[in-house]
Amino acid sequence: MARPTMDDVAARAGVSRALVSLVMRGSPKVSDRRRAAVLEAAAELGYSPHAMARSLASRTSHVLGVMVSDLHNAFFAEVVDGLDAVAAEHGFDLILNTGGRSAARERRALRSLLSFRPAGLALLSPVVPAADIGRAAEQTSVVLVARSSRLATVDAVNDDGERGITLAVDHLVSLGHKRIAHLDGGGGSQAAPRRRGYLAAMAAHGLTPRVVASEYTDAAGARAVRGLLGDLPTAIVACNDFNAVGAISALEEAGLRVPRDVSVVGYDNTSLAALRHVSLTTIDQPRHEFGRLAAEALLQRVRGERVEPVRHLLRPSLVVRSTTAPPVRPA
Amino acid sequence: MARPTMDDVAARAGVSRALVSLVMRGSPKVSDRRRAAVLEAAAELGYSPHAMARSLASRTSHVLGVMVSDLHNAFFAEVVDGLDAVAAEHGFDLILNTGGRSAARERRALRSLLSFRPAGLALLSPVVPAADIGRAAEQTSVVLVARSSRLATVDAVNDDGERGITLAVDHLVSLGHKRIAHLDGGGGSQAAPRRRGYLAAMAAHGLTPRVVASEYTDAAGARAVRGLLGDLPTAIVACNDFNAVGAISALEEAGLRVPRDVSVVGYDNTSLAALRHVSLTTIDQPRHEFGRLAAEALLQRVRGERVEPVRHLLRPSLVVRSTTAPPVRPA
DNA sequence: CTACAGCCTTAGAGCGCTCCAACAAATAGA
DNA sequence: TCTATTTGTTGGAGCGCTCTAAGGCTGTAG
Repeated sequence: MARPTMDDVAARAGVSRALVSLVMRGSPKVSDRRRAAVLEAAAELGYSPHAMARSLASRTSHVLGVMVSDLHNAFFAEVVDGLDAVAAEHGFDLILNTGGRSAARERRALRSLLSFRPAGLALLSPVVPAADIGRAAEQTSVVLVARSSRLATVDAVNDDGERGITLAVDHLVSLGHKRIAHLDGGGGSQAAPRRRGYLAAMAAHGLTPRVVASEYTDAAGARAVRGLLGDLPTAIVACNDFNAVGAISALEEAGLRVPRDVSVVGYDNTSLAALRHVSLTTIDQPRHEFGRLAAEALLQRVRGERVEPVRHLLRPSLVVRSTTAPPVRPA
Repeated sequence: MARPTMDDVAARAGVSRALVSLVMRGSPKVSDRRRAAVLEAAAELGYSPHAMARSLASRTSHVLGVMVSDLHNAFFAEVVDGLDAVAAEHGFDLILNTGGRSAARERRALRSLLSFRPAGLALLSPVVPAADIGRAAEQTSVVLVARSSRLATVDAVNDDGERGITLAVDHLVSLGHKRIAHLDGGGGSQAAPRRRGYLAAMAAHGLTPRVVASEYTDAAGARAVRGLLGDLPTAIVACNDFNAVGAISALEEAGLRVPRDVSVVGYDNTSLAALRHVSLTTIDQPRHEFGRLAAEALLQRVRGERVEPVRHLLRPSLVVRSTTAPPVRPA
């Protein structure tokens, strides 16, 4: 598996190594005859440039590091997909590893990524303290996804959870709902802005808020609804889609129908929500766009187009499906 | 962002660069005093070794390339997760890109991955012709996941779809079912072995098979069931979980209850199946294990422990949930 | 026929590291 | 005490490439 080098190609084409280098980099200052000879020799030998040697010699990198806190989660997979799309478009490669939701493992992952001297680093929902992120930012450009930060040196891409929940509440109010409960995400990431958004939106409509403690799982959603059965609202804004699906099944088990008896709105627009069996009205987070913007933020810095940090706050959008309808019981 | 090099550390610690190299590689033949001095100097400078320079000089790679045909698909995300777990365990890093289900883009992705001279390459369900894979295999070790191949030089990890469906049929037969239909995956990947498994299992039980054309989506599952309503079987083996969920909702829309009137089995054990709202009996594919085995196959070759190709055919397993029960209608 | 632009092409020094051969210092054997 | 051995340390060549400065060649003008 000893692969040919530039010198082999040069020898075969009867030119110098430097000329081969120029051809490989697509330089215009090479005569057509030589270029053809070099390309032919390269093809015959099955030569392709050695990315690491190139990077070392040119002191530039065409690699973006990506740390994913949890690839199991489809959310991050889609963000990586967006990153990859932009990176590939600009001839950059992704080097990826996962942090497993532990600060120690994330630190190790960070060290490993930095050892490649990447042109930039995208951290997807990291759990390490801000100090570690700051240290990484001294070595290369950093963009944070789904995690905000006060650091003046890093870019960030987030969704506006407050606004997202407001969309949900407004939608329900426009259908005629007044008694709208929120199943709260507790300590989960982004749960706080969602709760804030709910409280603000209810206040804006002059309605009485009702926050029920819950979590980001379907079991928790079901449990929360069971506690509500004595005094049911006409609509529920769940903290995410899983929670919403759990809430719906608990409602159905109690003999109620969705949306006739109770309307339910989720959050995230996961593939689950789109299933016809579920057909959940929900709030869409542009995950792919998260990845695209993150990659673009890094590339802007690489190209020196920008120095000041940028903070993207993406607008979520409402996706109306079949779990919301006007209330029939007395509001 | 000019980072310190080994020479800087050596100068500060008052030793030679070679000694710093030995310390960084954890060599035992360094005195404790020197080692401490070097580590202190490195810490003060915030030095960390340059992975690419190291790889170039040592002519070894600690990088595994991964090409994912489609990261959108949660299936592959979990395989990557398994790969990452094993790789990290052995000090390897993953470099990843996606092929977008097009041969041309996959070829480009392949070229890019190979330019890093990775120690090995994992191709997850690639669509490029075998010839391209063979060419890649001349440059580095290759393992194929969720795609079989006759190439004598590559390893492969697949699930035994035939056996998986047999598990489903056996389960239903043991519950007392005799009229069992299969919703077929058509031209989808792995649909053929699943169909074969169904036919063989039905024959083994002396039952009459009934294959209904369908696809890997919930809408297709629903459509297939609607065509069945005149002459309903007592049980359905769907080609995958999405298809099964579509089938269930069509049954329910027709006023039937699952599993009382009809039992349904899915395939893949996606997160969807585990939702209490769905609670689907299904066949589990060990996706994480796919990744682990793929990584281990590569590492074995890297370490020179094996030369002959290995073909893993993983045993799927039955996960019984709430969509299967004994038939109540006359069998 | 020499001069001087161009335009191509090349030698050679490095990028940050590893690894080998050589060496100095410390220990052991005679 | 002197020569072997071991142990710890080092210089230097080289991994495959890029990049700068300098060189060769052609053609046209003087």
